[in-house]
Amino acid sequence: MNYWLMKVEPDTYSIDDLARDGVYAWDGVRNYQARNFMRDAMRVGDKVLFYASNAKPSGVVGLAKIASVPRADPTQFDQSSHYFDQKATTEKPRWVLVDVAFVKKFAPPVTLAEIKLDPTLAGMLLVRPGQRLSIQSVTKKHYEHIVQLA
DNA sequence: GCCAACGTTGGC
DNA sequence: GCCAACGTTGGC
Repeated sequence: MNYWLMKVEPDTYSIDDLARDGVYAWDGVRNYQARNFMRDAMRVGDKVLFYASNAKPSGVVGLAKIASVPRADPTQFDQSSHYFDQKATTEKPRWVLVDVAFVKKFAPPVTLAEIKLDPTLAGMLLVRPGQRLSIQSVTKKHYEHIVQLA
């Protein structure tokens, strides 16, 4: 069992959208480290902290879980997509996605400000200055502590 | 809207 | 393979 934090801006996709849809194909990841997590390390059933970035306030807004094995992200082949990648081919896809399923919405969210103030969470990648990776690995301890704070 | 951090690109 | 330029992220 692995634990993850996955970032998305609320304008792009929100926890309410996920609550409505049930499952979401997490497309648009265009960072190799984040892609490698999805491609190589994620397993169905892994637990996910759903993080809203550029939000008011930013923070963990709920829980989700990994609901599929990785597959090619179709937006890389779609010329009309913002995520189109000229160098990707269907024979050799460059980017993958996984399905993410809704588990729970936090009300209220666990804000970034709270996370920064909590000594138990001091080691989280999220609170490292300049850390922008959109998919991060999270320890079981940190995951469970955030669930407790919610 | 600002700006620091950092990943990617491309010339050499 | 170096590294400067450029683009993006994301908190504030």
